[in-house]
Amino acid sequence: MLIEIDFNSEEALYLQLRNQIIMGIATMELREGDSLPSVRQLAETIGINMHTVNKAYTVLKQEGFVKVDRRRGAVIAVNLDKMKALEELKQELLVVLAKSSCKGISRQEVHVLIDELYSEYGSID
Amino acid sequence: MLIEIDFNSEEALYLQLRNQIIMGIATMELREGDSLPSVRQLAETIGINMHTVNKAYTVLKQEGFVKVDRRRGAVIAVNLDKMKALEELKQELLVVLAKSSCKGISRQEVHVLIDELYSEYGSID
DNA sequence: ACTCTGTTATAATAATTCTATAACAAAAGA
DNA sequence: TCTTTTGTTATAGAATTATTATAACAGAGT
Repeated sequence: MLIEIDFNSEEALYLQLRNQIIMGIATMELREGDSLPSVRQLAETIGINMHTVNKAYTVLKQEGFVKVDRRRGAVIAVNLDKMKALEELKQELLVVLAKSSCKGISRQEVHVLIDELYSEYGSID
Repeated sequence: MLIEIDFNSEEALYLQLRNQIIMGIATMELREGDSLPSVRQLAETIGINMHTVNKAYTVLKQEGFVKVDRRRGAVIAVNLDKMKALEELKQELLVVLAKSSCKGISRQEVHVLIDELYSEYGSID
């Protein structure tokens, strides 16, 4: 999987990494059981420090997207805690939607955008 | 408007402040033309530094939610750059929805959540 | 034996966040 | 006119976070 880091971005490197891997899982470019590169290997490929990659992997483990195996490294393994995920989603949308509402974006326009984005992810329904 | 700051939150104080004011505008608790407290006054009320409030106001100005007047202080004045807002919304939803998709939250469930949240905001449609 | 894995420890640097004082000019009110 | 209040700016210190740099360890694969 191709990972691109923007060194001029304000977003922390380990978060850019985390986000791209999550999007990789969502688009099914990464599937359950797939191994991610080792922390050292990926660090060298991207040109960043080992610990920065390790931090991204640790966050992904914490958030239930991978399991880390001593032998196989980080393996995609999504923990489906839907209730928790829904609560988090609600919290994250709270401010984002407040912003869009202020800016005159209608409910329907948000729905269209949701459909557009969700169509690129491997949702079941 | 009541503002509550969580000093144990990981979120920066100035961002908590910014977010609550945006939500105040969305819920129409704050309306076009309303003045916000002066930076010093609000800082004292909340119990934080003047510059932290000033930073929140500066960000809100930058993002087009208030205009800052030398005499009246920060005044609610939403700049309706819808195209820009839509682009930002899309960018913000990209990762948020990837996460929810991974966690097995369906498109419909997101729609329900959107409606639930939007109903609390003063959207026109 | 050798290599590769994640993990841990320590340390230095840089950037961000928050606070603390202080001062300034513009405007409002007495 | 005098005083107060406004946003704004400057400077500086403390605390936290992000990133990098070495180094070492034990477990597993070859």
